[in-house]
Amino acid sequence: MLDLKMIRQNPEAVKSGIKKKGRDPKLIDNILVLDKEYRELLVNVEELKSLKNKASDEIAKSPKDQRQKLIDTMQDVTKKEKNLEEKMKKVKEELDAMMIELPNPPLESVPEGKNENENKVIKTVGEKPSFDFKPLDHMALGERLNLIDIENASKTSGTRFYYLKNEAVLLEFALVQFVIGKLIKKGFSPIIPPVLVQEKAMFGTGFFPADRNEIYHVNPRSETNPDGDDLFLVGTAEVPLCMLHYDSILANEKLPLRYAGFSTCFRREAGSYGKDTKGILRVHQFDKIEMFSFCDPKKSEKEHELILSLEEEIMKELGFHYQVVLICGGDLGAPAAKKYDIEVWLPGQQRYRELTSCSNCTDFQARRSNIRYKTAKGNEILHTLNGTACAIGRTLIAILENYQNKDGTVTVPEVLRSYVGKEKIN
RNA sequence: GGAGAGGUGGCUGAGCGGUCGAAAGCGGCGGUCUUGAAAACCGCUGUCCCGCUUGCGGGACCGUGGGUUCGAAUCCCACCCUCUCCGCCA
Repeated sequence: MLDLKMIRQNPEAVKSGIKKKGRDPKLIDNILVLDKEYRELLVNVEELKSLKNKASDEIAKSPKDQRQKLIDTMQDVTKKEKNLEEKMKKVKEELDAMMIELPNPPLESVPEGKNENENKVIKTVGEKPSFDFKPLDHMALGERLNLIDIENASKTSGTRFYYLKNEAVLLEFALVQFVIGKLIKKGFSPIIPPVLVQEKAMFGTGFFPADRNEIYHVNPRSETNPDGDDLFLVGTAEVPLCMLHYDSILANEKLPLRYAGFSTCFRREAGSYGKDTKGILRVHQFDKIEMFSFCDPKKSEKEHELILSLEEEIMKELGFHYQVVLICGGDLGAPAAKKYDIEVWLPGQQRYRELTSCSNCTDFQARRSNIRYKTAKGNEILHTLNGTACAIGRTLIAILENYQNKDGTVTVPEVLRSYVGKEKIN
């Protein structure tokens, strides 16, 4: 959500911002018209309310036998006020609906561009590993080493599910230990959040209304099911981590507050029929460790670089060759003002694939979720940032494909060996 | 799943149709006292919105949304949440 006052004061800047995201700048004009209408109605309604408040006082103070006359005249005023108020409410609803659809304008440093093809590679680290044999993809390796079972998962749950087995499970636990341990050392508090959330959590983080299609709705309430739970499965721990400070005011000295949340993530992948159908790259359920930071608005750009650097550190320690991609305006989601992806080279597929992603959401989520911090001037909306510390499924893919040997075995990355308890998977 | 209790300011908690933005206590800020600190005493101390604008005026907020009423923290309805007991289960 954007600040309406800011839109009033600086409509042109907001227009060019949402244009960069590929949205129609006329939206802003429409909003300003409604806003003006709303405020005019508000003044009228409040005048009538003021009148009512005064009259109520008088009625209370006047002797009983004189009350009825005053009450009669006030009945009319109340009727009038209710009518006006209803009109005002409708305008406000329309205005709110438009406001909640507005995306966060990108920062200056975000490149123009319509879609992912115009994202900018800003950094490449390491080199493509060379093999003296034809490297297999992760599915071939996973089946051969009895680590991934998609066939039985499809019997159980349908497409885009998988069983993780044997050393794949050990690798997952190793990654969790390794990454969480590292983040704790960097000052992050480890969290295991709830993954079923209420609708307001989805709105507060900006996933609704934009990405409603992507989210599983659990036991929806309806006429035929009035006792439904009406909960939603999170697609990322970002949602419940943000909710940790929903509707609250944080002490300035406590910022930045940094959390590392481990959770299972659920995604419908509704818009991606036929895309990445092989293997476990794009699945309905996976585990992920997510970083989340609540910070001072003046420091959020620096915080963003810090989160990116932590992601890079993990990539480097795992020995991956990767590139850092700066996402262009048209490819940014609604909440993000700026986003970096890290894409790791997958030898089995002969291409780079996204393993992590970190976003600066500036005040967008914080305003929707009403998260503020104390300043000398009063309470102000703070900034929120999030970043993938480790998407475990995709990291498994990268490990299998990059650490494979000619004989079909996979070497365990050095930093994980003490957790896995072996050097090689065979 | 069954039976209850309850959600009030940063916190504890009173109020249960008008004089209530709301007692009291704690905490916080400022002052007096003190060499300094503590104690004691005195004063101040919520958020949001709108209008004219150094200031002032108005409105809203007692879990959320409706309703009754001239008037609702207080009465009615729905929803959300918390707690206790019993049952069931990891």
